[in-house]
Amino acid sequence: MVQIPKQQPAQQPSAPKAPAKQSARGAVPTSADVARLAGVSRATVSYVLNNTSAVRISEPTRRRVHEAAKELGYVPHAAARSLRAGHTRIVLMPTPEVPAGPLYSGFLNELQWALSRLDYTVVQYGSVGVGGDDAARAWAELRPVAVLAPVGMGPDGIAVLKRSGAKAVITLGPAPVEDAHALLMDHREVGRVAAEHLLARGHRRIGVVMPREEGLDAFAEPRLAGVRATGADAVPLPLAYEEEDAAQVASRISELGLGAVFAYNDEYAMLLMRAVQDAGCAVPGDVAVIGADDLMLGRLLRPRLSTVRIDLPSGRELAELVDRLVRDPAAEPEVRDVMGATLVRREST
Amino acid sequence: MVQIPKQQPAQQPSAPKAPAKQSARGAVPTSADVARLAGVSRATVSYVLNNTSAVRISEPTRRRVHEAAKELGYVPHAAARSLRAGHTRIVLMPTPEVPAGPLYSGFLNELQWALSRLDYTVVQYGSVGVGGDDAARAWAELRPVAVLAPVGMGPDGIAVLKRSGAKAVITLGPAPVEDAHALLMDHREVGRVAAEHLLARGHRRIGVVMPREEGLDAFAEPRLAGVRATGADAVPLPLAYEEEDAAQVASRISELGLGAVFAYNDEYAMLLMRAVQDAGCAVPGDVAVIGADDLMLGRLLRPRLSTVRIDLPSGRELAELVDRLVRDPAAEPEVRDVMGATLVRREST
DNA sequence: TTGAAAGCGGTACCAC
DNA sequence: GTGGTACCGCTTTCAA
Repeated sequence: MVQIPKQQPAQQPSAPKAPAKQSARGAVPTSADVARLAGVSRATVSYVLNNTSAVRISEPTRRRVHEAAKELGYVPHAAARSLRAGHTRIVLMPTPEVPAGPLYSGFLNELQWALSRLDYTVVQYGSVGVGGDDAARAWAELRPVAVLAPVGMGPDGIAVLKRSGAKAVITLGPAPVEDAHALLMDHREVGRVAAEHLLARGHRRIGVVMPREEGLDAFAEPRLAGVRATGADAVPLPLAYEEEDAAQVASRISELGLGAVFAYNDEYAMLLMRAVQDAGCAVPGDVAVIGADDLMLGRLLRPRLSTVRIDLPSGRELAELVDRLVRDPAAEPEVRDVMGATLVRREST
Repeated sequence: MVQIPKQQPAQQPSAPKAPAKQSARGAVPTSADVARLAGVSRATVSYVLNNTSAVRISEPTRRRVHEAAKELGYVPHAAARSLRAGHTRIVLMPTPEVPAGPLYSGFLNELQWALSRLDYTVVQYGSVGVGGDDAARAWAELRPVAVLAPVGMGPDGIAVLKRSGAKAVITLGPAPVEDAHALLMDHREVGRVAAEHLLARGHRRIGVVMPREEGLDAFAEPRLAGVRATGADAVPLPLAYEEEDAAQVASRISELGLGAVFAYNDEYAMLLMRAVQDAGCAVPGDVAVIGADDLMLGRLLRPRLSTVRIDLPSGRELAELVDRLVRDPAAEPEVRDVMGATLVRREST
């Protein structure tokens, strides 16, 4: 006999194999434990619990397996499964670095929910400060099947993710990125709509509120750019989300003789409008104010707040796009404009 | 030479081994690929890339490995690693079923972010409709090291999670659950504080806004109960978050002769206050209104909105608790009250 | 109808 | 200093 089994050399045929590994008390039960208890093989356990249609297992056996599984409280191990399968159902989404507004965070929530319904595992990954392309490496370790890339992830990051097996990489942001499907959300459009309205009302100089809150400039800058693109004379007005600063800005508005302000969004608009009114200015008489996002609160203010309604794709819709791309990874990267901005004129302009 | 490799029996010394598995073009590179390219073993690759301190690897070898890894764009496979390690760094959090208010969602965001910083992988899991204890099984498949259990997960669910290896299970909710650390957030307290204030102002009958929006009753019901607990005569006022319904409720308030309303939170309070005022009632003259959450907008209303400030633990704090529990899983389940409610009286009451 | 066993990708122990 | 290799838990041929 030439062939020698590695663990049990023929020279010592009597050497008992390591005692059938008894899952230690307190250890997490595995399919092997279930198999042992049911008196079948691990293969059979797998067949039964996954309802493998290619294999017919007798009813008594099925019952024994199910009972054993229940008795042990067996739960399959997702990592082991996907390691074997060679792919996961993980969809990676970035955690917004700053508590986003109600509009956007509502959108993300809906998306997440819709993905869950499609049986994906949604993993929210903090961009932990490290640059996008660097974060990509950390993300790739999870072998996500799809990724909603954060703004700031460059082509290299995308490439890393795709090479690691991501079937769909989708960027949500102002500009398309190489080799990724792009859902264009160009906030310049928001500024443009607001500014054109104000221009039409005869205001050439427009104050533009720029939130001092970190993380918001990603939205604020493009909105400002959009205002400028109309040819209006845009005056940036840095504003922290608190009353004192609002009072300052309000007085600055008077000094500058600004007749119109685009207030970034409805919440900042509310803050500013209050400050302007408290300073004795009439809205829209002395200064016109327009917000964005079309939140409920705008309708409740007096004067009612003019705003720019932002249309985002529904989470369900986006989730289905993800699903489609996962199923058909060959699809050519597609660039689609998904953000609409329309004027909602009320009384404040 | 006695030992014979199992794949190449001595009988067929000429049988060529399956051609050294060449990672197919386009396949995700593994540590074996790196090893081959660097001309070393997988073990060495592992040592080098993990900076294993127990093993000294020569500098030239390290360089070769690093270069090979970079050239191939190698990224380790998290599932394989944690399968081997026997544990993950996954922390599971429930996705709120309904877009939570700014206060709570801000808290969750912060928590998530703090956990990321502590090097945990945060997985947001949708409760996908299935009952808590059922969801627990799905959750357990990920073998999370810690779980923030959603309200509605019973003791059985907790048990499943723990048996699957979760070192820390923490419930955030109104009541403690067996065998889990409990962060008590008892919203009755909010109702109690509001009601006691109104009682002190001489109102015995108190309207209590109950959002019609699904998912919010988890908070609304306890708040109502808190009002009742003071002995006040609570009148539930179902209210959808829209102007028309608010007008209805406002007129109902007149009919019922309600002199005071606790409006669930500041946003509903704003909505209702507007409707009440539009109906010709004075606030607080005819009807006193108090909200909750102490949002900025309350300060901007006229009259300024009285409210109940809710103190939540900081996300950082909770993240550190999670981390501590993970490190010391033996710790006795602890029940802690983490929600403070304090009156902020302004002008609307 | 069932079982034996090869691996998925990494890690870490033990030899050399 | 390095290499060989068992093993983590599961799926899936291939044989019996």
